[in-house]
Parts: sequence; structure tokens; C-alpha cells
Amino acid sequence: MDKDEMTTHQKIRYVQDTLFVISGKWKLPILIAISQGSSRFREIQRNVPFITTKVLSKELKDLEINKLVSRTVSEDSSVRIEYKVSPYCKSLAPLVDEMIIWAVNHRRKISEE
Amino acid sequence: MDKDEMTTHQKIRYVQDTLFVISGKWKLPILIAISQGSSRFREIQRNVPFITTKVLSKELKDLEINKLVSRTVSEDSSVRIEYKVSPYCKSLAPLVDEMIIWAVNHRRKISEE
DNA sequence: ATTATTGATATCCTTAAGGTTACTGGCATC
DNA sequence: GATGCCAGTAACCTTAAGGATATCAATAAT
Repeated sequence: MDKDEMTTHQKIRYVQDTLFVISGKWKLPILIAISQGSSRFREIQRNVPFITTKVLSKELKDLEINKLVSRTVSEDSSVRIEYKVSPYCKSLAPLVDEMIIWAVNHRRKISEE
Repeated sequence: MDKDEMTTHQKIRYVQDTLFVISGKWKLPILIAISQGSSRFREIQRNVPFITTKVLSKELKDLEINKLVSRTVSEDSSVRIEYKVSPYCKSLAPLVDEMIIWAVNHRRKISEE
């Protein structure tokens, strides 16, 4: 269905669906960090400022459940745990880009008054 | 600044800014309802399913503070209170569109497994 | 030997978001 | 005269999100 044919109620339902999946302070930041190359737990933590281990651990599990992130254990000489974004996760890219663009603009708007 | 030149940390900061402004279950749904023509309090409430008066009242105040919505009192024979989205609010349109597109796709993805 | 790093888990706590129910005063309608 | 619509407000409550701190066993570096 095209969005131009949707009723107000339908649009609202869809937007609430998306908000539900990406809701919270940390999910998108974590996805950004992983997709930019962080794969180890501590590495992700270093690249997502101020997140605590408890929250990171919980959010990674959520993202795994939602199939946006994969967790693999590789065993060569010692154990290595690696997180990767799934191919499906990349479908969020246009949305994330729009959010960045909007925030840049918003900051300009706020500062000019 | 273009987003391709940004560091991971900068991208995360911007995305968190946007998340902060549109966070919560109701702000975007309310904006959608108003921009599709609802202008009276009860009318907005009817068009945003399940929202309570208390929450709607509070969210409208927030949106007014953030200059996304205007509240005007007109007095012809009786009092009329009208809410409108600001011109600036329209800058959120591409973001909202992306959210709708993503949710439509996500629903298909989820249902096909 | 000891200190640091990794990938977490456990416990406790605070805050904010949101929901529930009830109510109000002014106007209009039946 | 009662009922209903409008634009809210008030008081209270529940739940979830997130933060603070401590700890752990397994490796790695010094």
C-alpha cells in the first residue's frame, strides 16, 4: 500500500510500530556503532558513550531477538564473541540518515533564535 | 557538515538528539493527526486512538514549547481553541514518511517467517 | 605474581512515562 | 431541567527504562 492512500489512523499505527522497534535511548546508537565496525562487546561500549554494561547487554539481546544483530562465538585458540548487524538491519539506513539530517538542521534552527 | 564525514560519535549524538525530540508514544501520532486536519482538542483525541485527555494535554504543551504546534484562541460568539502544526514542523515529513515505509516493510518481513 | 581486559550477571535504586478515574465550569441542545 | 459536548485539571498509581555499583571466571599482558 502506498502511504498516500493511507488514513490518518493507518499512518499513526505504522509510525507507532517503527517507534516501538527503535524506541529507547540506545538501540540506534548501538546499531550505528556496530555497523561502523565495532564488533566486540567492549569495543561497542567504548564507541557508545556513557552506556553501561548492563544496558548494553540487555539491548544487544533485544536486537538479537529482533534479528537486527547476530552474535557469534568463534573459537580459535581463545573464545571470541562477535556482534554483526544483519543484512535486514541495513533497511534502517534511510531512516537513520533522515534522523541525522533532521538533527543537524534542528540544531541550526534552535541556535539561530 | 555532510553525514559521510561524521565520526561514529557524531552520528550517535545527532540520532540521539532526534530521538529525544520525537521520543515517546504519542508525539508523532499527534502531529500526524493535526497535520491531516484535526484542530480541536476532542477531534485530535478521536483521531489518535486510545490517547487519554491527560496525556494529550501534556503532549500538546510539549509540542508547543518545541514550536512544532501552535495553540490559538479565537472568540467569535463562543470560544474556540485551535491547534495547528507550525511550518517548521513540516520538516519532519521526510522522517515520518521513512518511518511509515519502514514499518510497512517490517510488517511484511515479520509475517513472512 | 599481579594487574588489566573481556563478556558479561546480580542487586538495588530513581525517575519518568504513561494509565485510571474522577471532576469542573461554560455553553448548547433536547 | 437534564443531558451532552468542549477543553481541559487533579490526584493517584503502575510499570519500564535506565543508572550505580559490585562481582565473576577466563584469558592476556607486565
